[in-house]
Amino acid sequence: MVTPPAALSVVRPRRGRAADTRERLVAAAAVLFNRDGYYGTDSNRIAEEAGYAAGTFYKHFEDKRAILLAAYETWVTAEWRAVESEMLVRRPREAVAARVVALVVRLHRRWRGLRASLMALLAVDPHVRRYHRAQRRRQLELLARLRARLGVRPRRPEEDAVLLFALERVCDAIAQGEVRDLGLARRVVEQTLRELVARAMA
Amino acid sequence: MVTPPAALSVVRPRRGRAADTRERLVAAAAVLFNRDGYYGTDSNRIAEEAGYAAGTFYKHFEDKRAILLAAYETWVTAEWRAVESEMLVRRPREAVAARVVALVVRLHRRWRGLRASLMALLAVDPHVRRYHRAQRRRQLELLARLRARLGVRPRRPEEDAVLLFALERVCDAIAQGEVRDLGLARRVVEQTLRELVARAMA
Amino acid sequence: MVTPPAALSVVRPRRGRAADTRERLVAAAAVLFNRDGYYGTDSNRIAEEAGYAAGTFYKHFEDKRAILLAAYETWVTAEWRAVESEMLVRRPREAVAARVVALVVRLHRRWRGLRASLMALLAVDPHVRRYHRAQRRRQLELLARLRARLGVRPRRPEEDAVLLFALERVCDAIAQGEVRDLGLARRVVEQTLRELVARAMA
Amino acid sequence: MVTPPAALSVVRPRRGRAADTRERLVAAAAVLFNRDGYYGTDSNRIAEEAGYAAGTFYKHFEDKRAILLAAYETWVTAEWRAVESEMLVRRPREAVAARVVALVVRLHRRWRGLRASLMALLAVDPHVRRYHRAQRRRQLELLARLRARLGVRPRRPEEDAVLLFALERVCDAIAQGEVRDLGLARRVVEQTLRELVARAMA
DNA sequence: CATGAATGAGCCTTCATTCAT
DNA sequence: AATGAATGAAGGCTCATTCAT
Repeated sequence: MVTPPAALSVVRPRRGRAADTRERLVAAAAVLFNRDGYYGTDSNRIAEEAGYAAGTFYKHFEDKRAILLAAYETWVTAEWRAVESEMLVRRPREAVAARVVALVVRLHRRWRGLRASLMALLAVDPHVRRYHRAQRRRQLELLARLRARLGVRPRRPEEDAVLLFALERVCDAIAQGEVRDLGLARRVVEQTLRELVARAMA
Repeated sequence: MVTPPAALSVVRPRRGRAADTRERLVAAAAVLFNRDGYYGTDSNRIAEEAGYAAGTFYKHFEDKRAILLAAYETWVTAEWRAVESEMLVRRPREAVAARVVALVVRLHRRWRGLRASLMALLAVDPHVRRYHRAQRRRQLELLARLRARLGVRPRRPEEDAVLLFALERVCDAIAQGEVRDLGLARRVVEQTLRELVARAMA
Repeated sequence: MVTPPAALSVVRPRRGRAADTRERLVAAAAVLFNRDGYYGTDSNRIAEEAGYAAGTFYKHFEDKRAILLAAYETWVTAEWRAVESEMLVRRPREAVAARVVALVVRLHRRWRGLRASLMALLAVDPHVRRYHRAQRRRQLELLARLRARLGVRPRRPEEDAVLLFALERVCDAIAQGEVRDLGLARRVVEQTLRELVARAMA
Repeated sequence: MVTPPAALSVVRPRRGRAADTRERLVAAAAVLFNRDGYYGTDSNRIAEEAGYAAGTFYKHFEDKRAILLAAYETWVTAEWRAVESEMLVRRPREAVAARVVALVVRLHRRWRGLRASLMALLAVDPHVRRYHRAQRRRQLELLARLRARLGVRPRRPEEDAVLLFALERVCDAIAQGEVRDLGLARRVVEQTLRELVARAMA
């Protein structure tokens, strides 16, 4: 709704590079999905928010679902790049675990609505499901690779998966205010998480 | 479109007790939400499936969201009644944990779509959020009560909450086929869960 | 476009019988398709013209195509009922042929746009094609029955079909002004038609 | 979406002669209209299929309708050139009639979708109508000229027109599978046509 | 001559909800 | 208590066309 001052408004070359346009659309979509949810966002609005006309959207994405996946991909990639670099820092296990937990919580808070949008489709759309599985598999592989590089003894992938699920879910609970609404101490919850993560790095 | 022969069709008194009608609507809604998701189900269809006309729906529920909550409430209540009775059985901790995990997995599988429907709204609808928080609080209280009755030393509620979140999330992963799609051994995943639960009962 | 005076306007019971509504929609659709063509008519407009809201349309017809077929069916049925009754009148062959030609020309003129709409879809939509073939088959059967009743010697169906095609096409040419635009004498063209028809009745 | 390897793709000079570009566009349009119909074909697609960018289309044609007319003109011209040369062959009337009918049926089959596209616009677009009338007039003139050259006694133009209409319509019926779908013997239908044509040459 | 990104009006369709009966 | 015809706002998507490069 906030229209930027006309003079400075979305500087968009009438004829830009397709990749830039796509990027702007994805950025706008991420913000809107995050704020209003998948079903609360419409494709015309995304285009408008990015500074384009309705039709432009469909020159760059097959449909609304496709841009959700694109936005989600951007965020997953960013999250795991960040996690990776945190874990490779040379510090005591506990310190690393603490930083990783803090990082993941922060990102889940920032993008809780986007994550929720993805999950709303997940249950209902096979295409989204396939896409999501692929992401998850990559995460598990990354985790295994990280452990190898850190010289930690290998674990069964099932244990890693359970860790990922738990971490993710608890971070969502914090991000969505569930922890707060239940009158729980976020500090304690995060402490529990840190222990889970540290244990996995031993 | 195909109207079944009147004689065999859903037996429904033209004017029944309000409570019965409500119940039939909730049952139909649970099935449809579970199969097609919240946004894939329309209120007219729910009425039809229950054997009523479109208008009847709104005589019994304020809106579509309300019947989702009603359907969800039914399932949560059933699940926790079952969990409670499992946990009160006099058996070794490990056996109880195993049965509880099996039970929860089974119920999550059966109603995965309904759970997913609820979660899709959760992120977007404050009313649903409030409702859901209340359910969760009741669960935590029940857990504390159960532990007291079993003579287990008390824990911090934060730890219980993390347990609940993890249990729930992993059960969803099994229920939605995520575990299978990742090529993980469900048996191992459940084993990990059983250990988590057993530890919480010590 | 012509809005009838509000007081007398489309008398439509807020809650009418479904069949009446359907009929009104079909009537409006026939007029609009006839005037603006299939692709020049939109479903919201049809509903509006019939005195209903946009959504009502889709309670009565699966899609826009369906109402075209319904409108067409109405007209085909009317045309052939009229042809039938003309042909059963006891008169000299030539007189009957003359009246039939006049009748068909008149109806084709009145509904040229509707016919053209149907034909535009015919080439492109297999569903419409199937529907149209069925109509045509019925016409051929009717023709054979009529000839039997009139005591005329039977003909090969191929000859009847060619007659039908020719009759139809020439009537379209008159109806769409092609004959006039080519500077041809409509009277002479119709005379040629009458001879074709009369010959088929001998 | 699949871009063919550059080397094998439509060989097209980045800057060719305008006439060549136009010709390529028309050829592509003819194929697409023929296959998908006028309303099923979009102008961007035509350009793409011809190996050009969307904008190029509008450098060569005022609008979409214009290229339909161009494509149609190409086909009409080809058809009548062929008919003309068939009719000037020195053979018995019956043999000529047979060859002409075979020829016209073949061309109508090949281009049935293009013809149908033209006809879909005919009813709705005055410009197309004017254009089409002009073509038709030329046909009638050609027919009269042919008869003169063959030394056949003149006929009223109305009779020729009726012949043309009938011939055209029956050929369309064969081309569009109507004859087959009605269970009629194409051979018999064509025989009937041949007689019509032969009679006109007497 | 050619490009191709961008436009934007507009269409078909859906669906939660109402209300006269 | 139940009906079911009707509503109407809204949203996903298309496509003929333009124009800066």
